[in-house]
Amino acid sequence: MTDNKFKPAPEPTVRRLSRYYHLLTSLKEEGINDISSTTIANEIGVDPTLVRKDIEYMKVGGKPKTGFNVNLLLDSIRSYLNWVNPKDAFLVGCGSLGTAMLGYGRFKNYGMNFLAAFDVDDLKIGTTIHDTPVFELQKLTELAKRMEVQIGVITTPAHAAQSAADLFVEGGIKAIWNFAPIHLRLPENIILENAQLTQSLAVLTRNLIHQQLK
Amino acid sequence: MTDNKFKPAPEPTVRRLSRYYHLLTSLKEEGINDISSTTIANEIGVDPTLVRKDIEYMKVGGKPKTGFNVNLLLDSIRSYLNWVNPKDAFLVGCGSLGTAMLGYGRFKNYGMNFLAAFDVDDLKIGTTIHDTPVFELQKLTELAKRMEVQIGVITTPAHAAQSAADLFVEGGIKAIWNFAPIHLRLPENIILENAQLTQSLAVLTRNLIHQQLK
DNA sequence: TAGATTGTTAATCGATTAACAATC
DNA sequence: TAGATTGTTAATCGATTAACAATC
Repeated sequence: MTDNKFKPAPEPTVRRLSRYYHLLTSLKEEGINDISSTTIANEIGVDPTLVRKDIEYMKVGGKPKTGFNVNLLLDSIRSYLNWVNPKDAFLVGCGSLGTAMLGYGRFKNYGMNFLAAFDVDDLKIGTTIHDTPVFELQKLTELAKRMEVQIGVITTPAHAAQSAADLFVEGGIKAIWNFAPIHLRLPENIILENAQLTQSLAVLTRNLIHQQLK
Repeated sequence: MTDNKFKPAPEPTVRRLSRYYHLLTSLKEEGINDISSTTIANEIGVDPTLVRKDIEYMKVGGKPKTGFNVNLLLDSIRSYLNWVNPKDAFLVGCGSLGTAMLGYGRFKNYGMNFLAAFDVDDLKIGTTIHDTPVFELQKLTELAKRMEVQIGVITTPAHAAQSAADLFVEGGIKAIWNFAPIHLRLPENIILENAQLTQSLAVLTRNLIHQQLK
């Protein structure tokens, strides 16, 4: 096929697709089969045209007057974001956040599958956390290479994050999902996604101030 | 003062400011006193002009040839994002993610201060998690009103998130930081910040696919 | 059919980048 | 001084919104 299925959607679109997904899931549970772009737009708080543009990336068609089929949209989003083919992942740092991540258990439905976790704490090494085995940090590089792991998740304290990232890079990882509140230095070809809570919190606190100044 | 200190910066700028902050913290530890916009730009991976534009919002000046003072920049970011005046917060849902949040303990430095947590589990009610007392969910609304709490954090399972949000709204909360993977319906005047991990993960997995298609 | 909604092109808006004079 | 870097205006780029014909 020359017309690639995964025509690149801009990042804002990808973020919204994930929001549509959660909304559509609720609608499905409510027994709704079809929905218009206007309704989606009102719920999410964006322009209806934008919703249609976003949906266009997935090559899903709607019907004039009735709108889009909820099930079809859900499946298309899942497949467009490649959530149907989970990628293997390692996690470093089995503190409370790391444990919470391993315990979430539903990342499999969102494109990621934890194979193993790593820590420096002897008490944790050799145990399993929510069914994921914990190994000593030294084994990370070799295991990552051997198992061709693609995603590295960092939930260590800030001071340990850079060396964890270095181990991942050495192990041939392709993308890093970083939760440590620190700036990581990485080779250019490594995909970095910062899931820093402080960033999200900064947006929230800023909006709080703005509202008060009005 | 007519020229307001908090001139609204666009959201992308706010997110970058938080990234600069982490970078500058590292630089400070390395003993670096001054830094140019070019150096910051290279580390973060953006254009130098953009860095200067971002810094301009905080009314901090640099010096030609030497650049910006690291300490001054750090202080300005902290004060611009209002991290120096933590706002009180309640948290609902003391599962593993909620516990991790309460245990992080450093949100005080990023503008938020947990006063109390809430849950429906009798085994948790009456205890403290990392020094934060856990109350029964029914008390949330009244306590929020009485203590004039501004931020509500939701770390419940998806099915409990909407009712938790409703309690927060009834309690007069101004902003909600939502971690549940669900679409919340809220009155227009409530600030909503979604810190949904699935959204961040969607961006990561999409980038992974794009790289492979190249 | 009439009317609501899609699909798409054109216009607008806002953020980013380029250019360059001012300045330490 | 010469040169690097700031501060700012103008140009560009890309995402969002407006407009509207096509269609069920």
